[in-house]
This record gives sequence, structure tokens and C-alpha cells, in this order.
Amino acid sequence: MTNIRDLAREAHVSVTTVSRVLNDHPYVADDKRQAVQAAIQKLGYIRNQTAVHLSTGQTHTIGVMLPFVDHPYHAAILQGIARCAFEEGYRFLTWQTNYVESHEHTVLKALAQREVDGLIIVSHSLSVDEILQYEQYGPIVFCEYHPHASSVYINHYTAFQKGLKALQSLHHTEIGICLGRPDSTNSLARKQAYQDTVSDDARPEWIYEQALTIEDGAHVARAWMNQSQRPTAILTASDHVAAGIILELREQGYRIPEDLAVIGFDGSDLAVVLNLTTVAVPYETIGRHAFSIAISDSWQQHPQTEIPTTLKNGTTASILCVK
Amino acid sequence: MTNIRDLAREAHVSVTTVSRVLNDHPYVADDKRQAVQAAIQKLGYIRNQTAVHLSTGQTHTIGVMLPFVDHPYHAAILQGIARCAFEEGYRFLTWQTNYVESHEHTVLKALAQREVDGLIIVSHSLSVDEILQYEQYGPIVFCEYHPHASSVYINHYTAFQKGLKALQSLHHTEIGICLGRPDSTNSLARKQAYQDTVSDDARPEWIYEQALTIEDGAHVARAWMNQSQRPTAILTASDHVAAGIILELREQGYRIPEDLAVIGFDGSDLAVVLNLTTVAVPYETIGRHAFSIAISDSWQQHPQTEIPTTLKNGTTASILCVK
DNA sequence: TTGTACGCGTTATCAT
DNA sequence: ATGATAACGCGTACAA
Repeated sequence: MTNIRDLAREAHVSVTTVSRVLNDHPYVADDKRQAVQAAIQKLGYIRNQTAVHLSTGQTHTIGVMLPFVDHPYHAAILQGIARCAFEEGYRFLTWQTNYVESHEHTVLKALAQREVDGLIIVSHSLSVDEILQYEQYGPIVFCEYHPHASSVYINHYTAFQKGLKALQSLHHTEIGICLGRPDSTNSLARKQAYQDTVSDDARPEWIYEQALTIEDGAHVARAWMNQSQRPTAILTASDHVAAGIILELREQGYRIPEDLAVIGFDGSDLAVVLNLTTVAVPYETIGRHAFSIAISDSWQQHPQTEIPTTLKNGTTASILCVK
Repeated sequence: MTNIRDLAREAHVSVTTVSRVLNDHPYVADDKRQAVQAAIQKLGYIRNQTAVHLSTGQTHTIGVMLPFVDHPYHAAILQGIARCAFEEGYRFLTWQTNYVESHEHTVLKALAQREVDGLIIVSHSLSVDEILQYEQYGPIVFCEYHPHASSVYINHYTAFQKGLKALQSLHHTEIGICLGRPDSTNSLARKQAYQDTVSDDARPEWIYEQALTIEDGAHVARAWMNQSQRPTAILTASDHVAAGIILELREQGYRIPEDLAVIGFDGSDLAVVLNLTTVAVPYETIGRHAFSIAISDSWQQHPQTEIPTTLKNGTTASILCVK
């Protein structure tokens, strides 16, 4: 493997001059520059990036920690990160943690070990404090709201409130909600929005937890059918869950939204094909913002960037479907 | 940043001994080992991976080249790669190329520059020969069939044939197909399967090209409606396209499968929620195989690994729906 | 404008 | 069992 020393010898210049040519530095005579370039051609030289990384102390790589890569929600954030990273000449490493804490530690360690210049945390199960201990090694940006950390987030409280108020404006008073992991930051905010907005009509038995997948949605539907007192509308935390509920209920002969109004969350392809009423989230934008914070110096101020959501009208809970 | 020299000084041993302790090598006395470990604790030492990479000449990182990260199809392959990589203590870098050739060159260059130990190419637009020139720098594994390269693939010819024969067994004789990028390896195989299987009934105007997204599917549906001679069944190259066709046609008052039978491809979430008849592909398995080939020595023999597909019955083209 | 010499942090070779 | 010391390949003060 030929290196810059070989080039220097071949071109009859010093390694410094070679390095200058390689990095487009000024102050190098044209004849020498050409001599170096000729040597590069002749010897088929290719720069070793690892050596650059060691020498400069930077890898130009950002790490991304997320539970799963194959969920539309996360993939869309990745999309934003990918676009931005490419534009900036950065790479990104992805770690899939499945919310396993030991795996999350692996990711944090990678930051400490200088494998990456910074970290974007899409979702996590370790405590924020524990994660922030690694901030001494480089920028850590969350895609969730955390007041004492750099975070790019959607306001799950107001987003959920938006859905709930829409249902109320359709004269629903018996409203249920679906949550994902019950103790996650997002779920807590959503539950709070539920209690504040629906207030007196809020009922614990209408809060369906651990609802994350299509399959989980079907479970929720079955639970709903078995209840003596049923909500007339359900706001979910993902389009997948909404889809599961709707499919199962239709299967059983119920009509949506007449028997049960359902609102999704995400604005994914599922919402398009099922024509779901849903809370659309610009995930790609979140990824872009998170990335640009991670590679700038602004992260040190722990900036808070809220990304707005929009309620997208469909046929599973719309004015058109209500008398 | 403390390094192994600091540790050596602190523990009163040589850097070699420190390195041995760090890498669990034998031949190091217990007292020295403990002294080193104490020094590690005291100085808060963390190993610099970049230096390890330079010294060993390996990065323990695999690069993944794909057009988009936010398509279920690619995300599922990534999932397989992610699982395998984690198990093996490897990292993976993802490059999203959008099928832009200059971007693809960037990825190949990264292999030459030793940023990654190997490359998995999910899909590409550069010629295989051009890509294979970079094989001198490390393993390159394709997730498409290429006879002279390491490849993990599904047989698009037989997979498409499977769908076509299913339609024929439902007594369809007027069959159309949707293809993605018209000149891709996959599309060519699919077109061949169409011509061979449907043979005399194959019609150029029933081959709908550039059909990749839900939106494209809607276009296909409109094209179909405008035709004087319409196929009675369409086999698509993705569930997205199938979904787009079905939604648009239902919108216009057509019935599926009575007016048009539709078969999807992928076996994605869309197929689940729309109850599509589809050709299911185990993408995660493809990712796993590709990865394990990339990190073993077997790639040098250019192994060919075919992954089987299965026809999944739904309601958009099933025996149940035909008299 | 150019070059020398050292640093980056680790592993590997070869003595002892 | 342990330790000097030379790689690995590049960037960069500092000197000239």
C-alpha cells in the first residue's frame, strides 16, 4: 500500500508538500503540485482515511442510536440524517438497540472511544442522566424532548391534545387512547394531555398500553369489544396501531368511524392507504435538525428545537362521517 | 486524553504489557495485570479505536450502499445486517445514493480508502464490472443476482413466474405487469418471466414501467382505465404499487379483484393491512447472509446464495374471489 | 514556498 | 513473562 512517503520520494518533494497537495492547501508551486499528482497517478495512491482520523482526531462520522431500523418512523428520521450527512461529507453509523440497556451502553462507549464524533439518540431506555455523562466525549442530540439536553422533538403533549380536541369537536365525550411503552417520555406527555384535555371523562380502563404494532392494535380492538363501557373514539400513538384496530374491528363487522372513530399518529404510508385521520409528523426534518446540531458547536448550549405537527384529515374520524 | 503510555508509567510496566492486558493476552503476571487495571481506573482510560484501526489495518466496519433508507424493502435488509453486525461486534455505515452514480463512486472510494472492511450493495446503477474493479480493496457482496460476483438474491424470474402462474390458474389470460426501473437486473428478469410464461398473450402495452411508489400505482391505474383493451390481472413489483392501483381503482368504483386482480411484491406491512395477495420476500434473511459473507473469506469464491420466496394469499387475487 | 521532525495511540516483532 | 522499539499513514508546528 503506497503512502505519502512513497509519493514524496517519487515526486522528489517532502511529505509536507504531498500533504498540502492532497488537501488543496495554498503555497505550493505548480511544478511540484503536478509532480505530486503524477506520482499519485503512477503509483495508484489512495489515501488511508483511518490515518487521517487518527491524526486529526476526528472521524467525520456520527453515530445513530435507535431501537429498530425497520420501522417507518425511524427510517424516516434516518432518511433526514442520511441526506444531511451526505451533503456535509459525513458518514453515519447506525446501532439498533432493541431498547436493551447493555446495547445502549455499547453505543455510548463508541463515542467515548472516538469511533464517532457525535451521537444522535432517536429513542432510548437508559436514563437521560446516565446518557449525558458521556457528553464529555462529544455532542449528544436527542430526538425527544429533554430539558437539559440538546433535543429536536415534537411536542407530544400538544400533538395529542390536537387529536383529542378534534375528537371533542366531533362531539365525542368518551375517548380512549393507546400508548406505547408506558413509562417513556413520550407516553407520559401523552397521558398528561389526555388527563388534562378529557379531564372528567378520562378513564384508566380506556388507556390501552403497550400498543406498538399492527398486532397490538388488533389486541386493543379485542379488548375494546370485551368492554361493557366502551369509548366511542380512540386516539393512538402510531398508524400501525390504528391500522390494527381498524382491520380487526372491520373483520368483526364494526364500522369505522360510526362505531369507533380512530386517529393514527405518524402520517406514514399506512395512513395513506387506509385513509387514516392521523397526526402527521415530519420525521425527516427531525433527522436533519438533529444532524446539523450534532456537527455544529451549538449543541453545547443544549438547544431545544420543537418541530410542529399537523392533523391530517382522513375518513376514520372526520366531520364528513359524522351527522 | 490518557493513552497506554500514561498507563504504563502509572503502573510501572511497559506499553506492551498494557496492550496485553487490554487485549486479554496470556503471559502477563497477575500483579502486573492488576496494576494496569488499577491505572485504568485511576486515570479513566478509554481506548482510542481509531488508533486500533490504523494499527491493525481493519475497521471492523461494513459499508452498505442503497438508494433509499426509508423504503420498507431496504429497511428490512438493513435490519438483517444490523442484527448480524451487532452479534459479530461489527459496525455498519449506510450510504444513500438515490441511484446517483457519482454518489455510488463515493461509496466505492470509501472501500478503497479503508474506511470500511467490505461493502454490501443492496441496489446500484453503476455497472457490475465497474463496481467489481474495487474488489481488490475488499469484499463486495451484492443483494442482487450477478453471476461473477458474490451475491445473495431472490430469483426474480421464478418469483414472478410464481405470481403469473397463480393468475393463470385463476383462469386469467390477459395479464399485465408493473416494473420498476426498466433496465435494472431485476426488471429484465421479470420481463423475461412475463414473456416466457404468458408467451402469446404477452402485450407490450400491458407492461407498465417506472412503477415504484404508491403514487406511481395510481398512475398505472389511470393508464389502465384509459385503455381500450385492458388486462384482467396485474402482477406488480412492489406492494406500494399494488396499493396505489387498488386505492385508485376503488376510488373510481372498480372492484378488486372482480374488475382487476392485483398481486403485490415484498410482503410488507401494506400487504398486511390491505390483505394483498403478494410475493413475500424474506429481506432480513438476505441482509444476514450478505453480511456474513462480507466478513468471512468465502466472498473470494463469489458464492451465489438464492433465497426462496413464497406466494402469500390475500383477497386481491385469490381463488376465493373467483367463480 | 519548502522541508524536517514529531505527534496521534495502538499493535507487533523480537529480543531478553 | 516482560520490555524496547519499530511500524501503521497522515497532519502540522516550526524552521529555513
